[in-house]
Amino acid sequence: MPIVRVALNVPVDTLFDYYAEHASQENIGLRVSVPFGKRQLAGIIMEVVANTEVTPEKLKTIQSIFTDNPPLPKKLLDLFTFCNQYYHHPIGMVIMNGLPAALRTTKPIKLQKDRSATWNNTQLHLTDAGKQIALSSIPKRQRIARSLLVRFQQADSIPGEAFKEDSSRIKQLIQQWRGLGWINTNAPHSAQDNTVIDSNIPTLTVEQNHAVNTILSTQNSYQVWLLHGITGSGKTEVYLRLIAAVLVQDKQTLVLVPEINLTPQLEAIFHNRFPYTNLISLHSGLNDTERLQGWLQAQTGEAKIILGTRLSIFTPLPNLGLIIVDEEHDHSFKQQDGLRYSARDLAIFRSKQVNIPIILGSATPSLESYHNAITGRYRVIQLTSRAIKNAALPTIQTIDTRIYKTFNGLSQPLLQALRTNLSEQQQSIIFINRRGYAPTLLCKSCTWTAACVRCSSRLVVHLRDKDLRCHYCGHQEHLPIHCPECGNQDLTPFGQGTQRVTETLSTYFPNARILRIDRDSTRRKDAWRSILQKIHKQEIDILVGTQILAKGHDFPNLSLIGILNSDNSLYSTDFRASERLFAQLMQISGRAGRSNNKGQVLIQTEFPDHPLYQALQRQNFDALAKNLLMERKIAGFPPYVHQAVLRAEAHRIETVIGFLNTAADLAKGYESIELFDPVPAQMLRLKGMERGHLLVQSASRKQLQIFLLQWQKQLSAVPTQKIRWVLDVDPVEL
DNA sequence: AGCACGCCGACT
DNA sequence: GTCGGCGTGCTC
Repeated sequence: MPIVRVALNVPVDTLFDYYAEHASQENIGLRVSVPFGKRQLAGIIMEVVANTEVTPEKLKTIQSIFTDNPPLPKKLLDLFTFCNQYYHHPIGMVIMNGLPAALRTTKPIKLQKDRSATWNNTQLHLTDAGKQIALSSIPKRQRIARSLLVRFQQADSIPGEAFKEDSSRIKQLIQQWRGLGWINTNAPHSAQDNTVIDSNIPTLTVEQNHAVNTILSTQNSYQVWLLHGITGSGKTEVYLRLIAAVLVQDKQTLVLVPEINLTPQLEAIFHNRFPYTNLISLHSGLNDTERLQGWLQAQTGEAKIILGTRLSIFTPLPNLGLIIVDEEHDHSFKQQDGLRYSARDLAIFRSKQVNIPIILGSATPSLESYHNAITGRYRVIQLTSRAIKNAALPTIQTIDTRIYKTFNGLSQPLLQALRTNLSEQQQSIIFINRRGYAPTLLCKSCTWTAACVRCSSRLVVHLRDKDLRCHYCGHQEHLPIHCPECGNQDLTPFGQGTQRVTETLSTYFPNARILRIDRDSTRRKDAWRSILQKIHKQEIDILVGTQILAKGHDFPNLSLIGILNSDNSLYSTDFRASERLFAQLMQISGRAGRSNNKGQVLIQTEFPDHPLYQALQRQNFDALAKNLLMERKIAGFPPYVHQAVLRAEAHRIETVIGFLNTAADLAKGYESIELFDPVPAQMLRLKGMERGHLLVQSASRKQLQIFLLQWQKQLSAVPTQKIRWVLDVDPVEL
């Protein structure tokens, strides 16, 4: 009897074998339900074999094979296998992480109530798999099925309406055959319709035109393109032109975007340009059913444009023609728990897999990508001028806070600029770099500070709700009236949080309409949209906020940006901090002067001569990037080496460090591997656990992989004593 | 991850 | 004498 090898969602990196009477190679990628210990689990068939190492008395028989959905394509399974091996994460968990929730259960999926309704406007035709089905393979007595097959074989495609009057049996069969992947549906519009030109299409700049033509010259082969374009240079328009070209070939485009609220905005732009194209948007706001529907449409090839955050990299795309990774430097492409994958790197894997181009777009490329561009692995295209007519680059200046002292975080020159801007009825942004800066509660007499009971973080003061909150674990407590240490009642918020700055501003400018934006004010689902509307309607004069302000969105009347507290990222222990700060400041600066107004950016700093600010003032990314790369090369950091981190946590840090020391001993003797000392994490306590890590690196990615494979095996054999550990390959944060 | 087995302490 | 704590080990 054939044996199927099944991937199950268990933390053991192995496939589990089962008898399966009717299984064949065709079933690879299908979902199954199997008995596993005392329970029944869903899994995916990875292999169908004749023999197994597993002793026969252990082998059980599969419970059912689901045909409610066609098998996962081979290419997707290969992607999962690659993830399994590269990130050293159990195969079943890799797969289940990538599938929509409805496909992780042992229940048949619920399709839309009447999927036939969707056929009415579509063309039905046999897929390549469907064409392989011989009439003789259907028993003679299934007359209806046989005649339906003949009907499909005789016509290239049949309009959905043709089945309107047919019996429910026919509709049932069509449903079933779609599930088996024998028939497929296409949007009614021809490929040409996808190129429908709306009258608002802007003419391309010379640079944009060159970018589009150059990339199209390799349209049908693998090539990584680094599209390096300053904010406002019109990268989106380049994407749109490329997508149009892919649509003409009737192929799919995958667009990956960072995890922020700008997915709907991009969706709207795409939808306007390609109104007749089936576009799906996979973002965190979807429920399980919506996500499944989008995923299924991608799998059948019906969806032509797939727009989504990092998880979308695992969507089956049978007819992929192009991948775009927008804001490729963004750290949200790296998952920070469970399967710690980089969606950007996997995107490159996928484009190589099917031999298509991939665009990495950014105004401030990651040093990894930039380095790959310099060494010729990637090809670069620069967009150096703004695409919007009359829009000039903002002027960027520093305010030396050693000379101009700040009061509540604000210096006189910045206040003066705000005043001028207000009088000209222009909008302003105050951007607060939150890293290490949030208003904590401080006792002036004994220097007690409010700290989280579960994490080694300071609690953040929220004056509006009169409470203290931990931004790491969400713990909340009431604002104390007096110091719990010394009883002093003089407790003052310390540090410039958005609230403090907002209050200070409103005392300076009592008539200004000031809006504070932070995690709280944008938590509600539609909050962000209504805020944007207010901004566009000029109902806001000054916006105060953090990271969230940097991304996306055009603010046409914005002409002043003030930046506070960016210095603490300059001398951070994290070697990527300055790269990140630069990207952030470039991005926020790009918000200013998008229309006819000349933008002004003022940075308050104690280090106005720092190369980062110098490069920023000259808007010279290349100068800084080369500078930083030189530093990295000398220090022996990425991209010149490849890293992995062993992260461990336990109740006590001593246990963690002990384990990491054992791990370090095991790692000694690999000559191509450089080993660091185990260290406690920056955020030592998190959610009641104490954490530490051990960094390893190697100049050779291959050697690192060989080492990790061995190391992981050895670590698994170490007695666990209540320690949880994981490997993080290509970490972005320590 | 679950779930069972198993070996210790403290309860009717 | 049994209920239940969670350490250890297995699941095809």
